[in-house]
Amino acid sequence: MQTPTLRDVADAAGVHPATASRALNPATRGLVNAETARRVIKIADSLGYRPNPIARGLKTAKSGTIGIVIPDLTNPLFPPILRGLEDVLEPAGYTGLIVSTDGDYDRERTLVESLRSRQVEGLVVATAMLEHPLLEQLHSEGVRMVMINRRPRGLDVNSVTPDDGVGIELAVRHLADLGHTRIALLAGPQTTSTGVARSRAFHTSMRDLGLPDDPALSIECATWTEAAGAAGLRALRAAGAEFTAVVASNDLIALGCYDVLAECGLRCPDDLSVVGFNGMPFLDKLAPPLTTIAIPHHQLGGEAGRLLLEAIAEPDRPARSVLLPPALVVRGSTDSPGRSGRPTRQ
Amino acid sequence: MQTPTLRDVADAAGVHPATASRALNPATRGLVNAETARRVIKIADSLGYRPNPIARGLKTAKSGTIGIVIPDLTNPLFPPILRGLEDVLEPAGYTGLIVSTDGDYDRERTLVESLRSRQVEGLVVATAMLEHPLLEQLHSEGVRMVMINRRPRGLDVNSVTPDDGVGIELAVRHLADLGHTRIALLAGPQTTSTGVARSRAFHTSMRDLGLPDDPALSIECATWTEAAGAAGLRALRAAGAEFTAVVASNDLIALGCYDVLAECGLRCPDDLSVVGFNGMPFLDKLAPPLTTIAIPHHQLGGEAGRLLLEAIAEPDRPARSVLLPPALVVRGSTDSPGRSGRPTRQ
DNA sequence: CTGAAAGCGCTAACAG
DNA sequence: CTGTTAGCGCTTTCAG
Repeated sequence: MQTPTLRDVADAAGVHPATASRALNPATRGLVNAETARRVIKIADSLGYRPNPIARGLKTAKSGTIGIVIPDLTNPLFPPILRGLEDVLEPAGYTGLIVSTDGDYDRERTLVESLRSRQVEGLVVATAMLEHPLLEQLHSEGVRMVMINRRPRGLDVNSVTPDDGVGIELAVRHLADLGHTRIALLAGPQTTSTGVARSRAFHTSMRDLGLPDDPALSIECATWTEAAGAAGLRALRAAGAEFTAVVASNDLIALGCYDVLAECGLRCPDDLSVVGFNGMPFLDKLAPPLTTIAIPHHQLGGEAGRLLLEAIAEPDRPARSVLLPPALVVRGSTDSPGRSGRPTRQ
Repeated sequence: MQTPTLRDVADAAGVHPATASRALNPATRGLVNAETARRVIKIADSLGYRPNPIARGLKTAKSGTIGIVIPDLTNPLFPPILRGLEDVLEPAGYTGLIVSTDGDYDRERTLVESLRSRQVEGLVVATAMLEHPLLEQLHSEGVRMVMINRRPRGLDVNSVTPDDGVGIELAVRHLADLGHTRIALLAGPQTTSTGVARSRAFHTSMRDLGLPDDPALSIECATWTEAAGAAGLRALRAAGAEFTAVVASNDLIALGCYDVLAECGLRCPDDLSVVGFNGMPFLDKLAPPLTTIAIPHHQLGGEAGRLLLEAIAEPDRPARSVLLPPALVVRGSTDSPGRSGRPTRQ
């Protein structure tokens, strides 16, 4: 016999399927004679009955699934977030459908369509794109969602993001405390909300601390990658900028700096201090271990999950933005400037 | 109006839902007047109709989903495998449901149950456990599946695994070529099939190359983690073993060695050469960059996907095992022995 | 408290 | 070629 159905249980218990259904569902169990309920339940699990959520979903219009849209699963940023999400979704009886968009807008459209056709009850979206017609459309169509890593401007949408402002300030202040004054910024792409937020925070922090906020000391990296980080630092140096420390908008960009330093025969932190952002795994194994601003990824995923579940349960609840506090993790890539005598100079 | 149903399309086109269904499904489109079909299709997408795979699944007993069971998503080994899988599943119209078991057997049972109740059509399983009643049970119940990273002994089950034998031999030969003769093994847990296979391959390779296969030169790590790797190397040193190189059964265990070396004031590769296994990301950024045996993760996922799709399409096809060729990636953690004069010694 | 009946959206015989 | 009928497994009125 194949996996038993509700009918089989009902037959075996000598009751109507409807009664069996009520007995088996904790929420409706009260509607049924305690004795009958007990019997049905016993029979159900002696038969190894497992309810079929698909059939249930067809009736109730609840699939028990939520769509998770991320740029790329192999970006080490995401797995811990996904675990955090999973840890709240699973106990609530939800399963996540994860898709990787590779940052491709059309692919994202297609994948979101496919998720919606699979009747997901909500979406967790991790695009950083500033401009995003798709999101606005989804929002206007009443799709429940929460954004992570991006706070949508104008849009009344749930979000959970690291507090970029305090994160960057932590980084800048740390460098200032070490005695750095000429601090450069390798900004992330300004087409992304995090890129913009971190850049803005950098300039604000510099001014707040009375440090020179020289435009020549910051440059935009085209992508959030090592290659772009390397290119950025090279360009800064080629332009003749002088600085003893650099704040990278994320860890991968910081790693790109390591490549450039190696290729120029410079040393970190002696010749240049570097601070990353995110707190990826294995940063402590690098040479030198990277000082970074750590984000509570797992918690971020968890908050996103909770927000989404609430949005599903209470559709009228207004959207909320939760900001997670980042932490400065000091490691070997930052030190007082000029330890080996001379500042970085072209 | 909510998302339109097949009925809406049929009504708008003035045909019966069944006809609309046939027209919309490429496989049955031939059964319908080309003209009618065209009209239905046009109406369908003018209405923005998207078929509901859940309803379809209920009827056809095909959910279009695959369960993917891994120990831990945050293990950097898995994301590329999952991408490889996704890249073959998605075009085939399948979606993966990913669960992390944390290596916990009970949790695994529960999660697999939950996947099965969600009517997955097949399972991709990445447990390395040697003993695994659950797998045998699933197999005997006729669940379509493919194992990754583990070749089940006895069980007639599809699998795709790296060729541990040639991988380890590559590692040992590389060290031998550099002039090492006393090579230690930090074995993985012998409760896992990969742990056993790699250990066996190590001993065989040593003997084949005429090197001393001294039992004192190998030790089993309790888990595949940095901590266990560190503990293993410490134990080996504490026991007074002499060796100039170590083969770690995976990259994390190798990273554990770095910690011990740092804590003892020893240097890699000068005092000890280290080679890892897997080819995790960011290994090239470590200090020193880790020499490792790289596995084609993405391809591994892809093969697993293909095998599973075939197993679903042709249930009677006999199971197959595909072995993927690993590659030696030489980096800074290996060099000739005794570069700085003295071998590692307690 | 329990049974009967209907239907979620779709597809698969079976007629016509 | 197309319409009718029935039903996937479950829940939910509505009666009783």
